[in-house]
Amino acid sequence: MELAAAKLKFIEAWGKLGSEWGINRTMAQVHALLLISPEALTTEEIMETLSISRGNANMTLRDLIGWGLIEKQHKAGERKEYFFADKDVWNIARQVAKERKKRELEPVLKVLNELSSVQGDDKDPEYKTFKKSITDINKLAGNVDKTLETMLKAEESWFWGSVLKVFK
Amino acid sequence: MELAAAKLKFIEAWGKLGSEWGINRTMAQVHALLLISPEALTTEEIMETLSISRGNANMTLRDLIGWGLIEKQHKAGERKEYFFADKDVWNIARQVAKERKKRELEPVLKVLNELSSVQGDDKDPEYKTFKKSITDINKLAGNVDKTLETMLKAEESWFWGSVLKVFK
DNA sequence: TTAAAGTTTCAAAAATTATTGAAAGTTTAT
DNA sequence: ATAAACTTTCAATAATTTTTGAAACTTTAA
Repeated sequence: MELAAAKLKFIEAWGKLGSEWGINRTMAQVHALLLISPEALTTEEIMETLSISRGNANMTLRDLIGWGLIEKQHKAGERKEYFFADKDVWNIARQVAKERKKRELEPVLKVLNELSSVQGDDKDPEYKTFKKSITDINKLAGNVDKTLETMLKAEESWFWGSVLKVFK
Repeated sequence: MELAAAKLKFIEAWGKLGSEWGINRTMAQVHALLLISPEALTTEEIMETLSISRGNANMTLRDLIGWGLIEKQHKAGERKEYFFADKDVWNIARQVAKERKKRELEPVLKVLNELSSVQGDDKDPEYKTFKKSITDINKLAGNVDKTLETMLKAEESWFWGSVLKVFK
């Protein structure tokens, strides 16, 4: 396969994966494009390569900055803004984990904790079933949360070394 | 908080979490409803409780069965079908991990492997950057895959015991 | 067989989400 | 102060996803 074709295929695959995981396709594609670009790119270049509008490009780039996945760069003597992606895949994974934990996991944990304190009659099957499911989900979510917390602080080699060693 | 209100809140929260993670809101809500129901429910009861149409309920229930999260039950002497959710949260997590691994992770791993074999000139920064990103993502995805694989086979207590022990 | 009870299907409609593009805004240089 | 270069905003539109509901289908019992 040609490099040019391979790049397109990667952008497409990354976009598809993103859209399956609640990240808008265009955002994932822009990220993919920047991930495989040795140089920072301008909005124009991104619009052109992915055939998207200026407005879309601008919003998407802003979101990616918000996720901590790319940064603006300026070149001496130029007005244009350039965008450059962090290429460290472990940083990317941590960044995504951090944001999704904050935006999605934590709000749910908060609700689950509230629901955990609902009182009722242990003889009532409705209450018993509710209570047990909430408690179990809460425990699992707590473990996920702790593991992500560790991941956020860890070096990649240490993290996978530790996790995979256990599973031999 | 009243049990009835708490149930609604749980259904809503579970639906929101689902929709943020690429699972249709109604499907997550039906799952939530069955998770906190001690008894199996009929299509009618589900339609009624969640205010959804028969067609939607039917399709959603079929999908949930496809995900291995609920099962049909029949009561002696009745024509109606009842639906019952597996209440074991670790089973649920494994089942979801299994399906998403198969449907989403594996196809991407396949593409990444193809892309890994693209040849090029190591002096070409375009090629070098592409190669490095693909290789790194491939390694990370491989580790995730291995960990999920272990999770699928493991008992909950063993799995979290092992993972969390490392992180003390 | 027939009809009642129940389930499934799927084209059309509704709801949601993403994208466009042009106008408004900003910054810089002269 | 003006204009050129560039960025941001957002109402309107397009695309996608979800839901509806009625017709078709299936199963069971009389």
